[in-house]
Amino acid sequence: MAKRHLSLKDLASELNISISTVSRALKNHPDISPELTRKVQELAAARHYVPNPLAMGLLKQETKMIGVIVPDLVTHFYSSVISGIEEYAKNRGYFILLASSYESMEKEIESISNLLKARVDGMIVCLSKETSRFDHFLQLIENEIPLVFFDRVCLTELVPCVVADNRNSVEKIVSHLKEEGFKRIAFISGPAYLSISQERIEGYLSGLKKSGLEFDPDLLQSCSMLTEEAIRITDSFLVLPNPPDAIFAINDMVIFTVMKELKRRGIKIPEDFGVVGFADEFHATFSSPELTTITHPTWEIGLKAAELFFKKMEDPTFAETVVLKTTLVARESSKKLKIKN
Amino acid sequence: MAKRHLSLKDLASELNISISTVSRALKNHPDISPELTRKVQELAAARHYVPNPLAMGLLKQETKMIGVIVPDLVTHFYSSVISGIEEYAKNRGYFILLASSYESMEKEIESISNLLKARVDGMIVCLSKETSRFDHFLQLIENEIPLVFFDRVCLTELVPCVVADNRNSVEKIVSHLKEEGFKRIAFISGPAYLSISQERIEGYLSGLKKSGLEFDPDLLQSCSMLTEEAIRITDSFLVLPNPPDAIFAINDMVIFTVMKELKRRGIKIPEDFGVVGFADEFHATFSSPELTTITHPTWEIGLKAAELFFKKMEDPTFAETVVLKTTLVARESSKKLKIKN
DNA sequence: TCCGCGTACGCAAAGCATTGCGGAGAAGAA
DNA sequence: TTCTTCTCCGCAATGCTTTGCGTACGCGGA
Repeated sequence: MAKRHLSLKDLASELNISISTVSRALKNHPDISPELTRKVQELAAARHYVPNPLAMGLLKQETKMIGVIVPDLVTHFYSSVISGIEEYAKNRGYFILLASSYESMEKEIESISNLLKARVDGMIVCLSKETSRFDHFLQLIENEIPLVFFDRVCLTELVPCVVADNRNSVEKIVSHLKEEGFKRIAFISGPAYLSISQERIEGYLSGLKKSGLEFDPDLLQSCSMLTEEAIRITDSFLVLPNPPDAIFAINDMVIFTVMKELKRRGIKIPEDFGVVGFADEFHATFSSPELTTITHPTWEIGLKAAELFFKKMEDPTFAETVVLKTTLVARESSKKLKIKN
Repeated sequence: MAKRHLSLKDLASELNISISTVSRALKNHPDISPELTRKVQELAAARHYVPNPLAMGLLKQETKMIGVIVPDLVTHFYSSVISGIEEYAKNRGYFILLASSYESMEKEIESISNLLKARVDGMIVCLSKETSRFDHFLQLIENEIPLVFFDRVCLTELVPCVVADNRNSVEKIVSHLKEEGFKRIAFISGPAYLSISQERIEGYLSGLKKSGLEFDPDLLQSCSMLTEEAIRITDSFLVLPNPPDAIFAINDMVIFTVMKELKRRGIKIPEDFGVVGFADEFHATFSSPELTTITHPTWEIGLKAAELFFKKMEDPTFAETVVLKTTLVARESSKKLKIKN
């Protein structure tokens, strides 16, 4: 119902000159006399003329829109990354078109199709937890549509990626727990085909080795990231003949569920059990006890992903993977030693 | 760098027919013979032809995009509402263009301008906490650009709005705390010009009256929603000659800050102090003690806002305000009586 | 044989901005 | 006076789709 927007034609007819002259005057083309240029620019400013992006898009074959697909919007990690992407994109005059995969590969494919219909210039994606095949992304690559992955990645030879230093993060967790006096460290990982699961498991194994702890397969479990399964796995750890005395998990949802289950069973954190998560500041500091956690530079992941996106636009062969450092913030949930003192 | 997209022209030349014939065949126009229609549709399907939305937009003067402006993305409440909006919009073939005001009126105005440049068909907005003047929205209304507000609203005579039942919510909180045995109930509200602040203060006053508690101005404070101020106000309550024994606050950020400050000072919740928030499920259940809270139907707010948006598109005079019911979920943080038993 | 009508399709304009090229007009030179 | 040249601006095509209107062809009836 909105009124028709102002166009070059309107300005042209108001000044009794041609559309092309208006267009040129607005970009200070030397062919247009200074006086006329001034007059046109003044009128355009007064009327708040803005070029029609649809027309520009049609002409330039670009929409200045970036499709962003995340597993969900409500998880702090993703919304924070999106904020970062948006910030960078905005400064380059680009907009973000948002789509959720709801952790479903089917919806992920559907989202790609939707974004393609909207003619986005490219996409920035975090894989759904179900995504074990990558045909849909290969198709994008074949069509030379710029693509960037973050966090959960794949096809790293072809696609620029932004990831946290997962391996090192987990090593930090293991060595921290070891130093705090925990000896049997359990890890609840995610689906096996996810890059973050694989890297963190590697870090778990190498971390154990470095810390001189031995690996017990019983203490490493994959989790679909559902609440019920997190509870089930936690319980299964507790009934082990030789149960763990510390635990960390792949995301905040899982680790908070674990904490809740431990508390429900009267197990004291950190006295009886050390707990560490991959979580965001907000959650970690408001939990009780405050959660020791690896913090991702979420905002920076978003900025970097956007930056890589624009690089990829300029250079289709670009496919660098940027690894961002994480920080282990030691809080109460892992402070066994301090408590003992 | 993406390849040129497939157009009607491509299909037409491949079949040696005119563009208009292809266009008509695709929409089963009776002028086109059944065989040709079939041939065209088969080719279009094989080539995955999708009409160019830019061309359509140019023609129809619409972009099928809705601008959404929220104070920030990382707050669960907003991201959840956005999810709801996105869901509804997607099913109607619309996309969402996201913009953050970062709680700043200046950025809010800038976002509106940006979205206008992108030629969104309309906007769904939650006011920034700074927004005390509404000229920028009046301008949208003058230009007949469909607009819907949610949560923090204004100009309700002109604009459809979706809000939670704030007054009733607060009455529920007050009566709940009263029943649990708390007698001096403090409230940390938000900036005075925000609709949610006003309505909740009204609910606070009427709730006190209904519960037979008297109003003490010392126990009602406005807060800019910054951590430092939440701490300052909490402290100021505690040094009152006649301090409160319960508290609730306008959002989860504030209430968790309050809880943390209370705990830091060794005050026991809920034994010494009852605490209630306006917060989301996730945070509330993972805090310790678990937080008694008013839960907003966030997803539904988003769905409803989108629904009203489409109504507003059809009927420019439409300006209904929809009030959604909230629920008080009683958890540990307010269970004084249970503890005593 | 010719008219009329229906069938099945093509032309072109509109929506908007950009840009190569052509052209009108003026001023200077011969 | 006439030709050249430069300045300054307009025409038209391009990108893509929709749709009113025009048209070619075929067939039946007179």
